[in-house]
Amino acid sequence: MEKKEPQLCKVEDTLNILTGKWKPIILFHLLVNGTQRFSELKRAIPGVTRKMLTTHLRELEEQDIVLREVYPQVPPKVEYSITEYGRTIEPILDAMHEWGAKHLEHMNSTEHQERVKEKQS
Amino acid sequence: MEKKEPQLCKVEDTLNILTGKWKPIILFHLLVNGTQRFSELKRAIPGVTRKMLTTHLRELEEQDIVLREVYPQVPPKVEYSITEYGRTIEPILDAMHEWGAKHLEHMNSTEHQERVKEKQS
DNA sequence: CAGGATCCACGACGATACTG
DNA sequence: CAGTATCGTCGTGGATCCTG
Repeated sequence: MEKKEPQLCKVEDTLNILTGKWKPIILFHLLVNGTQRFSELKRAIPGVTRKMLTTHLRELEEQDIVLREVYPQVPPKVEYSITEYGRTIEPILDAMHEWGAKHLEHMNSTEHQERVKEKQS
Repeated sequence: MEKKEPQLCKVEDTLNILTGKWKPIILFHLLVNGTQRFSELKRAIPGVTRKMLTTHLRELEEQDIVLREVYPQVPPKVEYSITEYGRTIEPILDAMHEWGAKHLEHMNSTEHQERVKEKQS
């Protein structure tokens, strides 16, 4: 294995947790709406399949970001929620949301558009 | 196209900018060491190919995170640096680095290891 | 020196069918 | 209801060769 800057690995670790097509939106719903059943999450996230929802939820559970509670009954009932520890990542999501919003503005700003035009010439 | 929570889209936009196998380490080197030539970056990042380095640098340039300066001479000389705007993302990288470090501790903590053991039984 | 062009491998994701 | 199993697709990244 190659060696990397130790500083950097941690950034990539954090990235790995958030990376996955549905993970941000899953976290968003659990953070905003609290505990939710599997089917509630599925309904709340249009386009996600059961497979991907399961996969991503299990990965988040492994990371101790999400808590999975199974109620042994028929029909089955499984509830998901953010762990106390999982909430520590919320500030990062907020920061990313804010920066992302500013970024969209920036990319549409006049100055940037003009720089783009220059390059084309 | 499906509609998504507007809040969320911005998080994903930010994620998209940092996502790419070499992007974090590229940004790290440019932030720490300042302006660097293509070959300097390549040497500083073991394992990266010219192709991927070029690809990622160009993407970062499109996002106005990185500045690319070509010196018209033979042999060619191209320098890359973080734009002033690009530096606005540094706090997020720092936050991710800190959280990542804490996360590694957390996953190795006694309490977490015990939770893992419980699940296995 | 700093690329561009091709071709290829692999893993993430998706569609569908089946199940306790 | 909340999954699992299987198969197919597609995009990211890598290997290699060529060029101004």
